[in-house]
Amino acid sequence: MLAEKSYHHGNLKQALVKASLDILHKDGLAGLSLRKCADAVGVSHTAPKNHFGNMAGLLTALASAGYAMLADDMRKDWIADSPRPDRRDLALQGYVSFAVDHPDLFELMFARGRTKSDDPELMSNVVACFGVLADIAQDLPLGHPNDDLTSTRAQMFIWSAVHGYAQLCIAGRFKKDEMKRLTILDILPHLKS
Amino acid sequence: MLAEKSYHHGNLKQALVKASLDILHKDGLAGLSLRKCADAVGVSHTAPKNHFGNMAGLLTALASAGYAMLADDMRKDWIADSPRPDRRDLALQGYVSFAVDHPDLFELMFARGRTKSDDPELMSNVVACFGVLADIAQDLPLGHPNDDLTSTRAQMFIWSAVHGYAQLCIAGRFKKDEMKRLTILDILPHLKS
DNA sequence: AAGAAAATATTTACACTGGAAATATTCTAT
DNA sequence: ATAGAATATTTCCAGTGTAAATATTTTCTT
Repeated sequence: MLAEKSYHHGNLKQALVKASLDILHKDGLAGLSLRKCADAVGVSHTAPKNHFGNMAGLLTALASAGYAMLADDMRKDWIADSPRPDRRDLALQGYVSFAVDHPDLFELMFARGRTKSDDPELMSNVVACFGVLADIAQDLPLGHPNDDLTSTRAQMFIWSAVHGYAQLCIAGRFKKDEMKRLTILDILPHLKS
Repeated sequence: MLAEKSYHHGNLKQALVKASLDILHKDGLAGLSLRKCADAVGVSHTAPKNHFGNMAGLLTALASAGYAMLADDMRKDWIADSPRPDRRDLALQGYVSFAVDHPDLFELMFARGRTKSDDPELMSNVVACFGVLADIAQDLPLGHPNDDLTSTRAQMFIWSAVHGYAQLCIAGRFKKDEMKRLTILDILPHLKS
């Protein structure tokens, strides 16, 4: 048997992550506790310590999984060799859809002080997620000076715009009817290449 | 004496808000508790209940104060009759500065499920804050179709961009050197009117 | 195969938290 | 002055994260 799959419970770590994501989805971050999570899986309330160390460790694993899901959602409807403008639109819509579908997880992923920001797996997933955005930020005609910061500038712009839009949506800061009428694609400046 | 200013403690409500903001600044949202807050002011741990009802009530008051501070920070360096482009730059920088200076408060202001989103005072301050952004969003040449949603579109765009930039900054998602080199003004598409 | 060592899980205990309920104190109004 | 409202305290409870000691199972070494 593989080391990770056959101890007392049998892959408790993965089961705890799954249960936590469910609780997070149902009851929000305030409703998530190590004890509820352990209960849901059927182990003692200190069992998670072996796999995550503490609460921050569990939340780090959740955030890490979230970034992987977000990256997937952005590429969800991509088809092979689709032109970059199409990929860009799909990725932006995927980013917003993820936030709307998993608002509490999304909030956790960008929260301060709740996760271990130096966790290698988390950092790796963050970088991979940003890679998708860096890709779709290429060739944006933003009217910037053409210097060695051009690509960085485009990446920061596109991430800022879509992230702000998503967060303001789920925070309830936009009116509902305006949110429906004006998607992320509608509010971005129309970019003609 | 005014009803609000002379009971047992003497304006306990305001003192609790002030103490809470201090704790929030020092120890973050996780470090803030009703009991610590009450301790700091020198009252019993259930005294805050009379003024805020519960924890959500206190956090609502903090968020409300935060929006007022944010609106002030955006207009901080405005001078009378300064042209709109100048006001726009100052307001955007003020928005980001507020987030950087009060990251935990900023996070609370846009958090889900922590505040009472139907609180009249909070809503009022949110609307007032958004009013500043609506002002600076006027006359932005974004290349959008000129329809009856033009101004709404510009407002949503400018708020999304600056909010996303601010949040990604304090969440540590931008590299530090790039953050210094490329401010919110640098990453926005260059808008020539 | 046998024992040592490591990994995993439980039990117990503790300090801290938000909140409910009953009580006490102070202010306000009549 | 006294009634009633507002404010504050005391006491209590369920729930939380986490540390420490212990128990169980798996894996490694020989």
